[in-house]
Amino acid sequence: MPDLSIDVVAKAAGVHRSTVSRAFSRPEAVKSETREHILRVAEGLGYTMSPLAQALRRKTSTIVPLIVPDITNPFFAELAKTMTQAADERGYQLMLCVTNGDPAKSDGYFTAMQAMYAPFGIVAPSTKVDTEALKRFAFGHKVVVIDRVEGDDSVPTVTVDSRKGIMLALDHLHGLGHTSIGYVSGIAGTHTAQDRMDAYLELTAQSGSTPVVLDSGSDLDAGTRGAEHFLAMDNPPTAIIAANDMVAFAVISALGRSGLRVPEDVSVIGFDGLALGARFNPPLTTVRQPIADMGHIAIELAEKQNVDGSVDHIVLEPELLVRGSTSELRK
Amino acid sequence: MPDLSIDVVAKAAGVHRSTVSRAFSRPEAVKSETREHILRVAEGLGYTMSPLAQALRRKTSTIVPLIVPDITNPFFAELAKTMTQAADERGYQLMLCVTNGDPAKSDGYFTAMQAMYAPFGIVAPSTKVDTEALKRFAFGHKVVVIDRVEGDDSVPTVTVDSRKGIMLALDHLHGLGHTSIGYVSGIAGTHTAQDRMDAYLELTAQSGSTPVVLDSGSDLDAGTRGAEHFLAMDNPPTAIIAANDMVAFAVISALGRSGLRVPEDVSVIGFDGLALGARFNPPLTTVRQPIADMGHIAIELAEKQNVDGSVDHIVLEPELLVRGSTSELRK
DNA sequence: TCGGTTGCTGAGATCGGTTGCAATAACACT
DNA sequence: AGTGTTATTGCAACCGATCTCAGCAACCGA
Repeated sequence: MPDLSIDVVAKAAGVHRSTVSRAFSRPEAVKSETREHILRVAEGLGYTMSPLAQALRRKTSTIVPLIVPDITNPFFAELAKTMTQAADERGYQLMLCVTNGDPAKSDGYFTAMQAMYAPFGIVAPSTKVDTEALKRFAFGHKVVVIDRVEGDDSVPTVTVDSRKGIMLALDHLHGLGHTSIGYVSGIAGTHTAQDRMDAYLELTAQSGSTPVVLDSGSDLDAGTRGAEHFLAMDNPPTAIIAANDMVAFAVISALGRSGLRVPEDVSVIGFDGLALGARFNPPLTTVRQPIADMGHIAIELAEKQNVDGSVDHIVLEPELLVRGSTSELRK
Repeated sequence: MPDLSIDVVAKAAGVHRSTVSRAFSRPEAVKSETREHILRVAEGLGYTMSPLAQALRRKTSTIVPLIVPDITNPFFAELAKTMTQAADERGYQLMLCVTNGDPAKSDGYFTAMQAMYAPFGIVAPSTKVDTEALKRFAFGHKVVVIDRVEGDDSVPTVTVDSRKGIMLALDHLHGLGHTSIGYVSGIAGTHTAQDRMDAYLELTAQSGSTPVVLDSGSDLDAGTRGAEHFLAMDNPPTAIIAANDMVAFAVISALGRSGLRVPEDVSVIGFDGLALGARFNPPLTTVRQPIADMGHIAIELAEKQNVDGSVDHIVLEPELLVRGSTSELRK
């Protein structure tokens, strides 16, 4: 394969390199006959432009990093899936970066991406993001965060309304006759996680019941510990809200190992709306986040910021997804 | 941030650009004092080399595509996780490419990666890979496949011993007293999927029982259909082998919805060893694939092929992981 | 017919490195 | 001292595009 560069196409088409360049990158600047001729020749040669060379010269590439703590967590996997697609549709290539919760890695990715002239990046954090730290990196000025951030409006964000989501869960459970409802926090140490918990605390108090936080940890074992706590109680709640689906899975699994059945003995509701939940045993009732929308919106916000400089904060609406892990209270 | 190029470092260090280049890329070619001086100056300026410019000139980059059909499938997610790490350790950056099972997309990724001068790529296919098609792309000569390939030894592969895995599952179930054991195929249309099924058929016949294939589909609903088939049988098997963990989840979920309990009423064993399985209800007994090893080995094979031209076919050993979804047969 | 646009295309510098080759210095040996 | 290495470093072309500037032709109105 004789290396195909812009010059060989130019020669083959009998024009100058710069004309070929324009034919591809700025079509309106070339007489249409010329352009079509060039494109035809290029096509015939099987030529495509080198994204590397373009990026080097233009100082901006089409590769967009998505930084997630753990791709093994289905929430991030679903996010990654929709984002690859959203990116693709707009001509970007998504580069998946997995930090395993290590902020140092995340910094490393930032500088690497900056060196690659990434036009912007998306971060799905596992901790409350420090916008100051973010902005110490030049690249930090061009990221959108999939979480709420505190005190600083200069970073675009996408989130779903945590309070609304918890309210949905609570209302659903109340409707089924449950009045004593426990809560298990979980996994991420994000603002979103905090918000969900706060909403639970506040809304429960408002309805006159006393909140029962079964576990407030933020690691993978929160579900298991929450279940243990539940089992050790004299007067346990009749329903449990899990901060996210993964935790709900763990709770149900741990409960099951101790002989308790869901939803017969306890109702459990999750938060996320993972596709996986539909194949759980029992299928998980949950509050759905519009993950696909989040992905698309994240990219839009990033692009918008890049052109306008505008910084938006989008809050999406969650939605109740009733499946099989909750049922009417029975005495 | 005044653009940091090799020239500003050179000026600051009082040497020529090429010396700076060597100090970084070919340390032994520079007097050690000079090198240390340059490195110190660079460090002080916060300079790092542009991977883009390097790739352009060297005609080889450090970005490695991992092509998977669906990142939402935890098997591929775990693979992606270990591979990002394995890649990282060797100085590559993994670029995740999701095809959604569309071979055309996969072709597109190939040419894109070739344009990016990727040194090689890893493919985890969702269908039997056609090595001929693979090699129509120049890039096809530099890919390692995470599946068996047929009739063509020119492509490095990593797989686990399917027959051994099925044997492990069968032996485990036999040991628990089960003699009538069904099988649900699932999801991927790969050689591996085929091999597992063939092994089941063959080994079952060998042990004198008659195979019961509950579903042989290769889509996400195989588990559900398999369970339906099971429920409709007059004399259903007492245990089920699922071709992979995701299918096992679906089977158990569907069985559960019909009031059947696992493992009390039916034993179910999966194949994959996903971390998720430990948090299923019940925790899933399964045949573990050494996914982490697969990731590392895939990268090693690719590198090896790149230098030697050598093509290896590595077959890894599976391992039985007994958790809670199988139990002694009771009448 | 002539100056002024306007539309296209070519020249050539540039992006940030790499690398073969030449030049110089330093050292060894006869 | 003369000559043949060998170790370092500088020079300049090159990778594959982009983009500013300039040149040229066609077209416009007076």
